[in-house]
Amino acid sequence: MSAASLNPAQLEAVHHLAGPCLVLAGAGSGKTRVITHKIARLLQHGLEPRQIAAITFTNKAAAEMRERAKGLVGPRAAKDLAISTFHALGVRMLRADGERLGLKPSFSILDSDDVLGVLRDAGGATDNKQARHWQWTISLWKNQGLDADGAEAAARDDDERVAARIMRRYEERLAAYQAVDFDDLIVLPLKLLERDAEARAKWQAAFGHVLVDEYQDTNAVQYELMKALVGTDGPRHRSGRFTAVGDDDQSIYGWRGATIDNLKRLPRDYPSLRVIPLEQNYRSTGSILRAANAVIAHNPKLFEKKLWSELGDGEPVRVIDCDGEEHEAERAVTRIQALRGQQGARFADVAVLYRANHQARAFEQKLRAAQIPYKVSGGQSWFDRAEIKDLCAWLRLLVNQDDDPAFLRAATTPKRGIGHQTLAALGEYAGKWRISMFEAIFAPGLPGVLKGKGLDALQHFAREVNELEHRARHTAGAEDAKALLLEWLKTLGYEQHLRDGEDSPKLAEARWSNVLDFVDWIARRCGGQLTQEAGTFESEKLTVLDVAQTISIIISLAERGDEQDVVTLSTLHAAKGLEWPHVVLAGVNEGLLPFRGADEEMTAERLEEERRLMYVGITRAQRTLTVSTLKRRKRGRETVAGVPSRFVVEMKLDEAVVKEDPRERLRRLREELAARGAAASPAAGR
DNA sequence: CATACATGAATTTTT
DNA sequence: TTCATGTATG
Repeated sequence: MSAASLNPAQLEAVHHLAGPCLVLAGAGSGKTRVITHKIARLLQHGLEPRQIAAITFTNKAAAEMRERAKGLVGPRAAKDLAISTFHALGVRMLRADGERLGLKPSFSILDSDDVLGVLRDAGGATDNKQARHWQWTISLWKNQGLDADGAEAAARDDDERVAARIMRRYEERLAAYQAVDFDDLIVLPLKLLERDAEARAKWQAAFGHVLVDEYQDTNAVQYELMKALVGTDGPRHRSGRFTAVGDDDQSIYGWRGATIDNLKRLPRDYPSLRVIPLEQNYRSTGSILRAANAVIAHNPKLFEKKLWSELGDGEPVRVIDCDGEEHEAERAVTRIQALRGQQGARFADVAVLYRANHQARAFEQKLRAAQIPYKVSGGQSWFDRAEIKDLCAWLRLLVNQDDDPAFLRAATTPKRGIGHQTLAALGEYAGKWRISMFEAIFAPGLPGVLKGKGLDALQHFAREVNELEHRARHTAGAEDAKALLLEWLKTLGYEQHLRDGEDSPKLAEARWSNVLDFVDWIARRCGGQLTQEAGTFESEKLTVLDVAQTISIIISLAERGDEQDVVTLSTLHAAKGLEWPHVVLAGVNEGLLPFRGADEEMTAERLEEERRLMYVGITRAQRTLTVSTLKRRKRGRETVAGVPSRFVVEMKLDEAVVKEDPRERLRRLREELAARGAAASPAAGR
């Protein structure tokens, strides 16, 4: 273990095994290193890998933590570590012991859509909006540990009283179906441990130490579950068996039930708690950290913590004031190009962060126009779905028959008599002659290496592709496009394929409905529409092939986005935990950041969470930070005057860092020149 | 009953 | 600008 590479605070956190431990990990302070080193330390101390539970919020975070641990403790130990999300841990507990709560081991887990259906049914409503509202309310109640009785007591108005009644019926139905929702995956294991001493003893013994990542994001029930797993404080208990790692300044999920009370209560519930702040930041320059500290200083403090860095001041934070969203996007593009030119930055070194998804739109457009590759993080998970990928493979193949990955997917889904052997022979032949697999099908030499059914199936497939390509080329308009696609799906037998592949008919149904949505989406794009791209207007019906082409481009952009050199566009929420050398914080305006809804009042808590969001944004930057504000902001149809966010003021920057748009400067100079010259032309451009 | 048009409203996201 | 919901019409 390279303990020497840990700073004193990190070392203390890693070595403190004698009691409960709260690590206040400031942004960029090496939190993951502490967790993985602590895992290694616990192993050294004699714990088995499976006795170490590390709990995260997302599967991605869990996978990353296991990966990081692997580097330190080796693959064997890493494999057995009980690293999982809260929910996955809940599933494990319920599958093992759910029967003690009257739950069949084969209980089913409802996803958000299922829940909506049950609620619509239970509430006798066809109204999705209403059902969604109930879903939200009920989920928040469950996250606070309330059951239907509790909810009834807690309901403050008629709306909530109705929701509480619906909740009772909802819970009854879930029980009848032997089904649980996502919230139950926390609530029920907690119930199990509270009610069943035997189960409690078993699970407390199962884990020698519990680490909780992103502790500030836990909700009331998750905290109770953690407590039930590690036991209460005191000399007679096996206490101090947990390490909570979090940062109160980065708590940005209050709106979905996370409560900072969990941080306040921790020292009270565990008097022997050791609180260890990690304040040395290894990520950002001094200028960036000063701005971050200055902003967060406006929030009331739970624990004292101030980030510092040895990296030097670096460049000052820039503030740029833009005319509107388009102008903002243009200036971001200029900035990206300048960073590439002057600092040798790669596209992947830059991120544009914003409060709300719709802000990505302008940036996408301008980046495309400037031929800058980008990815929108968290967006369009649609294309990740297996069934959508299947169809996209076909579309890509239509556009480019030499796309071998698309070929492989399309040729084998659904199964059509083209198997391993056939594909291996085809691939080898194609490789030898340096042609695509599709081309190889009709190569004169292929029958020499591949005969019989395999060859027939390939040729049949190729003919199908060609025919579809021909028809796609000549089919335009929404209705014809839809008809063509549906017919093609029928020929493919795709719906049947989904039914065969999925064990639950309900799941197959959902997938098929995704497919139909996708067809509609393509069809809409085929219909005549007015598009403005790079300054040109188009108003014509597109062919299916045209749209397939667009999709291919989107797909390849998205695919390359994973490992290739692309700019990141992301919401502030989705950016938490990530970092980039250069960050642009966009739309830092009153009303947007801090966000204020239509006629909502801004409570102190809300404002503080928005401020933490700003703090998260600032601390994503390693070397340079650009904050942009809007002079004009669109809200609905109207354009309203933009007021720079109070957070910009709170950064306490020098006025010198406010940058003027080079183009603006040029225009101003030109105007000055024109004013001086007698016969100046008033044409000021666009 | 289904489609078409108008009108109004617009966070953040994971399991 | 888009999306969803409501109303009006065929």
